[in-house]
Amino acid sequence: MSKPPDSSRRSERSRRAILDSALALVGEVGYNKLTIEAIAARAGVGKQTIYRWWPSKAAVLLDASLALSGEAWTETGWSGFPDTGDLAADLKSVLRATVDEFADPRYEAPARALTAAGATDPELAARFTEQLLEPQLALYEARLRTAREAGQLAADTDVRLVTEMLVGPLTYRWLMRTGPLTHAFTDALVDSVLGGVAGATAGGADDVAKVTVR
Amino acid sequence: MSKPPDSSRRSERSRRAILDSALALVGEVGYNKLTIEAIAARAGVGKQTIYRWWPSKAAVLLDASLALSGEAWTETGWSGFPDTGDLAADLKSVLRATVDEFADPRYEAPARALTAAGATDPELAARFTEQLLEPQLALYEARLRTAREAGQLAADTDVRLVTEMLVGPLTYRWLMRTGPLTHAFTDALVDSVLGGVAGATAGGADDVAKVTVR
Amino acid sequence: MSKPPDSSRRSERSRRAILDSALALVGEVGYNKLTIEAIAARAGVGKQTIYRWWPSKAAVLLDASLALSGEAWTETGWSGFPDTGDLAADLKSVLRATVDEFADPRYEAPARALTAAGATDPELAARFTEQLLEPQLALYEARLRTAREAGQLAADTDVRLVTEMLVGPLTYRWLMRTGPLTHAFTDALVDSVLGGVAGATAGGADDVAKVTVR
Amino acid sequence: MSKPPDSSRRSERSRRAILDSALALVGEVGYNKLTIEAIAARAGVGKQTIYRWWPSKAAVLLDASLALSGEAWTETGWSGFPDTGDLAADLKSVLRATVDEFADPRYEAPARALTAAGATDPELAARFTEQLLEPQLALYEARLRTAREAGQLAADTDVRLVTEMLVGPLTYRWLMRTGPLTHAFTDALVDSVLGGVAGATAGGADDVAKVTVR
DNA sequence: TCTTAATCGAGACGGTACGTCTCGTCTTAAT
DNA sequence: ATTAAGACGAGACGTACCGTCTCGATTAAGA
Repeated sequence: MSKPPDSSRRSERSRRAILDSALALVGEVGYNKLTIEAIAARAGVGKQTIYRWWPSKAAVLLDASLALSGEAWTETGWSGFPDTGDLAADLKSVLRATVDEFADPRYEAPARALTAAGATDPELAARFTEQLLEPQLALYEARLRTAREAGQLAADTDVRLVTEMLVGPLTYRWLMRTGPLTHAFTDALVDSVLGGVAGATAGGADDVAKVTVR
Repeated sequence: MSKPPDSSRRSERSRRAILDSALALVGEVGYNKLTIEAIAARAGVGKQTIYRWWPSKAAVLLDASLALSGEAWTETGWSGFPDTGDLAADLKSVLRATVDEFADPRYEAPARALTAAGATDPELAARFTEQLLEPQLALYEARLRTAREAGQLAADTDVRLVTEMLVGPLTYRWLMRTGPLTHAFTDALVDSVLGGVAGATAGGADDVAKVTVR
Repeated sequence: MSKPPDSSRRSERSRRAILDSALALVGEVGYNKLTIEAIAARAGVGKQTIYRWWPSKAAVLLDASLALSGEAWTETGWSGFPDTGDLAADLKSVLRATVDEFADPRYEAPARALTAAGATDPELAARFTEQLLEPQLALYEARLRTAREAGQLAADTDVRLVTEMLVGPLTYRWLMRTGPLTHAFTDALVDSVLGGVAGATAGGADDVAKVTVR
Repeated sequence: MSKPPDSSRRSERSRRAILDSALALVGEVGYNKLTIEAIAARAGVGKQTIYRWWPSKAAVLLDASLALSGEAWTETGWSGFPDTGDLAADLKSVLRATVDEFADPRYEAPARALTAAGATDPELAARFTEQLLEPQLALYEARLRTAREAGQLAADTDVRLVTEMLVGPLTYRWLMRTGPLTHAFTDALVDSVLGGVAGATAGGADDVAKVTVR
């Protein structure tokens, strides 16, 4: 019944002002106290202009985060995942950068907000995952696939699983605050993921053992 | 100024009714639409009785979840983490149970709700972590410590790190819905964590290699 | 600053559609829920086309009523106030017609709307009175003046006062719904106005008495 | 479905503040720009407290007017309609007072507002008529009935009709602004109503004539 | 016949107010 | 003296219209 608005007539100025206000406010008052009224007021925009283009404050924040990560991409001049040939080093470097990002309040507030919103709103979570998360995971997977082809990983390695073994513990500790988020933590994580944690007497994994080779 | 209420006069009947209502409602309408008014109405309780004892709806839900997990504990007759001597098997068994729990809507709704609330409310998160999460992580750590002493893990193994390597990817996939939550997934996870994923030509971890034995 | 629009280029089609829509809508939803947006939508017209030519929805309705009364004029072939020589009969005939008009929902809705709007908007009321009311009152006054010259009214009769003595009670009863609007009511009104209501023993008006003369 | 609120717990303080604010605001900004939000804000009251007890701003204003007229009643120490025995004098005195009241902005604004609202809202109009108008009309009718019994009015006089012949023209001129509202106007009105306007040669009313005595 | 300038339908915009919902506090009755 | 009930001040929700402001697309002169 309700027809979609004509996006060709959309005001770019208002769109930017809304995204900027949302980012600023979520940092200032937190996600729970973030209101659409406040976003509209700060952006100098009518509420309807937000409701016309976004279904919820979480959706606004998602777009704002997308814009933010887009900027970060161009700002840092990042071309993609590093590939120096040294898998461990490359992974550590990326995970260290992620730790730094998590520590940057500019990114942390919206990231926590979106994670929280996504936890109880599957529809939003789908867009969040698809548009923000998956593109990043895909970079990991590509790098891991390269490594697998170079024989640095077992031939039957599930790159998605390994990706989540790297990103999962990091995200978990960030989200649950079960420990300090440091470069040392991610370095150890990379080593443990690649080398495994089983001892010499082994037995853990069915047909696998780990030996020190010098 | 505000005197703490006299907990000795607290109505146990009301307390239970509130927790039960909160659990029922969070499953029915979701966390976002869960309101204290609705909890009070369903529990046949005055709003003030909730405000007197809990600071927020998240706190109510946390207590409700604690009660729920307490019941589960006694219901299933669980005595703790299994220790059959086979570390991999024990971990797989526990993680499979966790997967099943995540799939049970009875647990999932409050779990997602608390995770979401905790993401943006550090105070709540602290209680959540301390009272629900840490006790469980401690069980992992204890089992891993036993394994380390038995030489099944490297002597310098950081059991907290390994715990998060197991729980982190599982939680991540559950929360972000980046893939199906299956027993196969957790089984592969355990194997990869214990054995590592580096290939024969190695190089990933500094001084570690993985060889297939037998 | 704002230049007046060029009325020679005005779309007659749109003008009619707007007036018709306004009349139809005021009958359907009432004056309070009548909106310019709805008028524009039903007329298949842009909002600006209304705002360009009218200052308010009340003004639209006034023009619509003027058009309507213009039509009624030509429809019924009325040439003016009847003058059969019998003043009482003429007045009764006109007031009966007015009663019938008040009962016609086609006229009643806009009439009530304009009266309501005029009650609190003097500017609108001025136009309403000048363009709709006064022309009608002038007809009464003319007829009464004729009667006065014929000696049917006291020589010093204030025709405006008498006009309002006829139209006032009728309008009052219509507006306030203090009683049924019937031909009997207006007939009695005419008789009472002409003859007065004082009894034989008089005393009411200073130097006036009323006597039955057969 | 929605249960009515418990009026025994109603805050008298809030009720008065709301009525006072409504009266003040309708005088300051007019009925059309009178908003419930503004009433609530000025009264230092939540909007819901208004919506809980009144269905519309017009209803608030009606209650405010009732309170106002109640005060006026006790303030002026009025005991009712004057009865000096001289009907014309009594009527003139009351109508002059009404003219003065209509000229008092304190009364005029709400009176116009209620009339306007009642014109298009029959439900409100019913309450308006019943609670404000009829009690006043009843006073006229009582006085006229007394006069009729005293022979000052024709024995078959319809006191309701005569009441409306007095109040109708006055209200009409006030509402439509068709002429100045003066004491001279109402004095002439009373004389004309009592004595009639037909001339000596008569003929207006069927079997009635007016003669000047003394 | 072809500009060309205004009106037109359409609808996005910054706003205001609506009437509803829920918050967290405060008051009341009764148990 | 504590509870269930619920009125209260506060303020955000999402919607409806306001009156203004672009947009092309007619459209009707005058060049």
